[in-house]
Amino acid sequence: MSVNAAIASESLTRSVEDYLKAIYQLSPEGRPASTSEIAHLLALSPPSVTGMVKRLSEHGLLEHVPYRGVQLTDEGRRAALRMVRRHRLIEAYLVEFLGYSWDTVHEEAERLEHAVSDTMVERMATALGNPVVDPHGDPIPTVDGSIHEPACTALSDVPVGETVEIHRVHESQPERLRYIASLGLRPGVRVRVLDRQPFDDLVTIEVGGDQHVIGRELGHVLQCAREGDQ
Amino acid sequence: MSVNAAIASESLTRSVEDYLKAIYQLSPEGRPASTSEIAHLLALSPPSVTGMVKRLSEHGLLEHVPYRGVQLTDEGRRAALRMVRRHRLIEAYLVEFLGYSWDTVHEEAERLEHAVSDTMVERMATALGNPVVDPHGDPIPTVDGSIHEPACTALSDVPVGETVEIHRVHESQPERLRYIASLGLRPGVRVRVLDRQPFDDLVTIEVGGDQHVIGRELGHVLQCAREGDQ
DNA sequence: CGGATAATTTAGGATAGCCTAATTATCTCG
DNA sequence: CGAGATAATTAGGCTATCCTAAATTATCCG
Repeated sequence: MSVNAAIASESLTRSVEDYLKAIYQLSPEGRPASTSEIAHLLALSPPSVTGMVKRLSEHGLLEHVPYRGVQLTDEGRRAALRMVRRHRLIEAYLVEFLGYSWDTVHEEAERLEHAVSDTMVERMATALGNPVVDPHGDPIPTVDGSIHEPACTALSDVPVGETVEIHRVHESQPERLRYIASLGLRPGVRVRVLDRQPFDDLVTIEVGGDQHVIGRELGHVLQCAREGDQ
Repeated sequence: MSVNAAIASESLTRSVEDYLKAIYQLSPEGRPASTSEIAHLLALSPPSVTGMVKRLSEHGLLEHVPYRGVQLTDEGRRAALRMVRRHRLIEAYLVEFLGYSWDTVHEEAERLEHAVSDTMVERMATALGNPVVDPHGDPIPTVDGSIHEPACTALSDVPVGETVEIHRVHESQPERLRYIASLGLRPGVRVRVLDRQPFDDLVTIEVGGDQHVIGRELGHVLQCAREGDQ
């Protein structure tokens, strides 16, 4: 059975879909993902990951070099991008039509992405006017599996004095997202970097008239577009 | 752990949810359901059903008298009605907002009913204006688990000469539903019974100026409200 | 270079669900 | 009533997925 057939006939299990999406998200560019990274992201034990990785590589969805990591094959990447498209479109739909806010959509989408049909995904896309990004600013892959990841700079890396626009907010925990929103930070918002401490990458920013100090962790959650980017 | 806690914490698996819903649907009134009825409805082997039934009865969701059949407990019935509510609301939502027709919603709802959160179900209900019936005319249970099954008469049992209104269409196969729709039959439509043959319960009906002969099977799929009903 | 540490894999086992084949219970009817 | 038919259950197995504990490999550093 070809993998295309496998994908088309929806024969991938929830678990498999989760693994593929996780591996893609660990490195959209295709760098090998390690067993422990995958295990951590999926909240599973490393031996479980090794076991599944073996099965997936037998099915041609990824390549596994023992002790070295895994990389998605074209088929695996296609299946992963299909899940990413679903997830992000579902998030957008829930926010637009069912009153969800960006901190609560992730969990719901995480379950729905395995249950909706391709038909339903495309109807949601149509209802939304075929959006290009989701509520967190993440780009939505097209049906044919292409995705444009625009060049981004972590807020931590923006030079002092520059004004940038927040493009993406790489976070899924509801509590953290609410905190971020409480600072007035969300995709599309413009931020000016006022200062950077010589320790810990702490940057002081100005957004909507308020000033905040941002640490390294949050500074990498907030991905910005500089003038030179793109 | 109480069953309420079990239900609340979503600890029921897809399979368990399917079994409970199936048993409820085999007899909303609570007559015992047989192993083979359940197996047939869920497309499983009878031994599989016996096995699951044992587990469910250990968990207090149903009572099993060996060789005699099973009946849902209050907790089991509550969980089943929760699934029925989900299913029917999802069907209504898909038809209203995502361009589905009544012959295609069932399959989609069958998957989604296990994946949506209670929150999402209630938001869909709100978006729909808290509907009382689904696209097939089936009543939607309330959140607290009550349901009003209005008295219905199978079209096959309607006396000749009477005019009745179609209330419910008890069918889920797309092809059959399309056929029914092609005859102009759907909930709310008024039908006059012109004739009944002395064999096979064949009835001739008039609907929207056309005449059709309806056999026993379809005559029971079409549930009608007579003057005396309710 | 070799040994400690960290990462990974192997070994062995559990659980949920499903199946077929064989057995047992119930029912029906002459 | 008892024999055959039918329905249900038990017995025994399979697959997917997960786990912990033990063994192995890779890496890094003195």
